[in-house]
Amino acid sequence: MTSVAGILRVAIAAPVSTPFDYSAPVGLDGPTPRPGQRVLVPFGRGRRVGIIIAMPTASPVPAERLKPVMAILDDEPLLTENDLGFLLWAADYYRYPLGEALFSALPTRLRRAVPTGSGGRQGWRLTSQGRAGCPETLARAPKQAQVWERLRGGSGAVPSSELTADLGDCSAALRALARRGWVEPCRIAPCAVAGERSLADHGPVLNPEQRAAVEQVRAAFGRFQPFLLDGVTASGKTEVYIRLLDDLLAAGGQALVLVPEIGLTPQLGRRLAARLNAALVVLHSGLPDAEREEGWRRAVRGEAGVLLGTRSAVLVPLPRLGLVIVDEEHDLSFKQQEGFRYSGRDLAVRRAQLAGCPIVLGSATPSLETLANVRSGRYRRLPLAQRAGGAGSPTVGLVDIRAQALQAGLSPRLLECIERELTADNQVLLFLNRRGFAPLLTCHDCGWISGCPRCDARLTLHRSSHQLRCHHCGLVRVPPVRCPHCGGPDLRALGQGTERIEEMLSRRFPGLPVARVDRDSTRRRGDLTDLLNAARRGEFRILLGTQMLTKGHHFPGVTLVGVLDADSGLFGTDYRAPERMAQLLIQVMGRAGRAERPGHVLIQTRHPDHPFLRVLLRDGYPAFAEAALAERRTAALPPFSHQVLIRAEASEAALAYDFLRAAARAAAVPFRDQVVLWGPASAPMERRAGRWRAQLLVQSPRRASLRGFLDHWIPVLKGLPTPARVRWAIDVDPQDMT
DNA sequence: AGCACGCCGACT
DNA sequence: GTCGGCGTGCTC
Repeated sequence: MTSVAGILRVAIAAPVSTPFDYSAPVGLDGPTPRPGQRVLVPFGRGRRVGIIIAMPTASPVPAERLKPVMAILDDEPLLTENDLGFLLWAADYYRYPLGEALFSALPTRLRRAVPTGSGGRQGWRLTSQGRAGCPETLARAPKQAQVWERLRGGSGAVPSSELTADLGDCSAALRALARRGWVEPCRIAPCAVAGERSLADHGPVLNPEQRAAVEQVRAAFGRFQPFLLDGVTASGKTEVYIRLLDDLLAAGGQALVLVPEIGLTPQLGRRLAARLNAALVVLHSGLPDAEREEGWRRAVRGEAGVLLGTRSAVLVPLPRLGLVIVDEEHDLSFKQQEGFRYSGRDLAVRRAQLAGCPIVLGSATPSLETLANVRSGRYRRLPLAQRAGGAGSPTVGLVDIRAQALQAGLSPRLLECIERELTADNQVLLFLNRRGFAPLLTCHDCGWISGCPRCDARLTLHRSSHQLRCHHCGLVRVPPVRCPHCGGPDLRALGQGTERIEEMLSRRFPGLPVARVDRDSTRRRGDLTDLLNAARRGEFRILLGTQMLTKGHHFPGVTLVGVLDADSGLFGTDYRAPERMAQLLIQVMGRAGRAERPGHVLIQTRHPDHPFLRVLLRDGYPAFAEAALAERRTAALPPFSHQVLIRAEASEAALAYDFLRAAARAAAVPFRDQVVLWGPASAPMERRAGRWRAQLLVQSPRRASLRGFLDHWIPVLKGLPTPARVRWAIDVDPQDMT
């Protein structure tokens, strides 16, 4: 241990799990170093951006080996001590490199060594030399001339984002003009953003359950308390959120609202903006970088009253956080599936705890984890059992499609019902969780199947784009005209995808407007919103789509919901498959009969007697969940135990296995009675994108035991002689075993 | 992650 | 005899 004045402990943007110590620059003028500021530091023979996480008085590294930081990049800390505490906790919990976890909370530009001033937006203005400059000298530099004109036309400084929006990328031109001394970068002070409450819109009158829910959460303002807003579809959860947000904003707090998918932000955003007297900021990965950065700044400076976003928004610093809302909390999209594998929902709970504020988890189909927390008394349940607006629950029928003459997967009974609803001028929603035309192509002569050469999967036929595509590795091929194996001419597309259903419907009901909603039909930004709006206006008679269509969208004119294939979820390898299937079915069923017209749901299955389906449809989701929880308890599965998955992949299967076997052997004896190791076993999809994948599951009834074990085990794993080309990663609380 | 250092095959 | 393959280890 050495003692030196001015040690900076820095988390570096590199895949290392420990911070590095540097000495503070002495005699260098500039901002005083403080935790939360970014620094530029020498690292190896290069340089790195890092974030000061602490200023210790002593370092384990000898003073003479401490290098001085090269620059302090921010005048003011970007992250407060609280933000740092939260993010460092998250990095530790999910065993992810410190610096990378911290930088994932910052806009991408700030991951590079660009300095920032103390606030405001980055902009450019003319120097006195530039104002006096004559355009003739720019005759041969049209882009520079454009930029110069734009800056001269504006009053004072122009934000970079505006320049880019008007003129495209002008960074090169700006650099050239700066060299001439005509322009200089500057900061532009933010202008206050006013609330946009449309009228004196106070919304509908709350029913007693909604009022009770609002009251309970409001009573918890200012302290940590998780709530489960357990509301059947159409029970008015959003209205409860709005009242709570309104109250919190009136008290001067900031709120964080998380939704599982980008597609849900426009709709909820519009509703919140219309009703709340505060600036709303929307953040998700679908926005351009500049826009994200601007939103991030408004959130961090406290200008945003409400931050609405997808899981990554949980990492954004909010100085006056007073309420967290996680809508559709059961949704698996909250778990990041690569890199920093955090759960947005679980981190939201931790954040609320650190901020000392209530958190509301909303769902019609709560996750078993959350239900277990309700039972243990950690979370408080706020039931909303009544459908708002007096809509009745839909009637549900199972259609046994064994030995039925199907038309593109639709049974006669379903077709009949569709026809009846169409005649009555109603809308129909059909759900099939498979995009493309057909999930495989096969040769009728020799039995060849369109397998992916890089994955254990079939190539899906996309007929409109004339492609065979692998949905797992992205491989694209032109469909063969003759069998690649035997040369036979009789290639057949087997099975149903949304494209094929669409084609069948257009043949069966010529001229009928059908909206297909899947990842292929909503490629571009705004496509989904446009389609959904048109659907809501009644421009389509049939809505056909994948999961996309089921998540939180309202279609008041839909009176019939058809589930084309309920069986795919019944026999999954994952123990969570039934839970997911149940949530999906309940969610899709909730799309029917939301307005004054009663709804019907028809579910096609080849297993009408399957116990899961029967319990779910006869007794409802709560009964299903209770049975599922009982089974989990018996089997000692989550939420009654805790898991960590080590995933390994390599160009050869044996390499991944060897690594995991060595990893299992390296688990020290003292932990053997606290944790159980399962495997190594091959991943459910063993080959993916040309790599062989295996995994090792670690399980313990006690979270603390598991953490203690990992503290010991992970350093050992890192020291293991890793066979060539083996990539491995740790997944804490894995949600998906694929 | 970079980028070194460090031991085994085809070339002036 | 060297140039260079990428395997292993370090960076305050």
